[in-house]
Amino acid sequence: MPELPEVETIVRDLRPRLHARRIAAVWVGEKSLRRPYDPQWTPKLIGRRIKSLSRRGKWIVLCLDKNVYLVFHLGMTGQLTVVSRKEPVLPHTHLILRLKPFGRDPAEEPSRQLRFRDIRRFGSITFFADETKLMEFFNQSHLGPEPFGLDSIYWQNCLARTSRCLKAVLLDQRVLAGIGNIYSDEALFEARLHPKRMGRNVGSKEASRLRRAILTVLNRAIEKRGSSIRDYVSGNGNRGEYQEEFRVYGRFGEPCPRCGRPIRRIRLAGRSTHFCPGCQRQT
DNA sequence: ACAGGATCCTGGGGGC
DNA sequence: TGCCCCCAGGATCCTG
Repeated sequence: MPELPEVETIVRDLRPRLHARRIAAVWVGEKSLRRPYDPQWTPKLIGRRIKSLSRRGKWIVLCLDKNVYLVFHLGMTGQLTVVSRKEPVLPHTHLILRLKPFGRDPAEEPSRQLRFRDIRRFGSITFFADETKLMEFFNQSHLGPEPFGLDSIYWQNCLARTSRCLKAVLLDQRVLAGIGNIYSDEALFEARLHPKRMGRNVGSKEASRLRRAILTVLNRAIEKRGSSIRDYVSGNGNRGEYQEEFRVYGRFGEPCPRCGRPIRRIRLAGRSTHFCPGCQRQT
């Protein structure tokens, strides 16, 4: 489900709601996620103060005091929200952290909870006992660089040395972290490149066009608070709006907004792939 | 090295 | 109403 813009939106929404909070209690659901929750994590979480919330690719990193971390991946249907404890707990909720204010003004506001919900359970929650372990985790999964600030030489080399098609390269988190099926299609359309084009056949001008297209699409999607097709909600529990701006994704058969030819859908890199046969030539 | 398929899950939609 | 099939924003493992 959520790709970089959705995860970024969630993190931005949740930050102020997690500010000056401490974890007072932990509730864990019965069903296991992609990685099972180890009950030994619970005592290490209780009492911890929330220091920061950040994003790395599609991963959400909750940094706590005593240098411990809780890392979330939302898979396809994951939702991470902070709500009043009075909100009904929806089905498929797998983790609830009860949060307590600390410092002066322990105001009267109802106590909040950080909730992780995931219908399909492709998501995960992982605890790290220190920063080194967290770094090891990202290194072992060979998580690539962030798209923002992507080095153009690195990007050119990634394309130049692969025979894979552009669609597969964009989806590969080891090359670039954060892009998924929606934004790969939208970026390729923006760059006017056919998803089947082989990396090494892409010239340096085209490579830099694609790099800029990725940034354009991601920035615009973040401005629109992500795309909600079905399950995605932001940290406020609200839907995004970028789905209104898709130019190819999910629009097969509809006229291309640039040239009017019908958008096509094919299967590529195991995923449904949308493109305009007029604007994105294979050559 | 890479493509393609299957797998982990639940739920929605379409066809009959 | 029910059943069956296909589809879905991700990641990972296996085969050829």
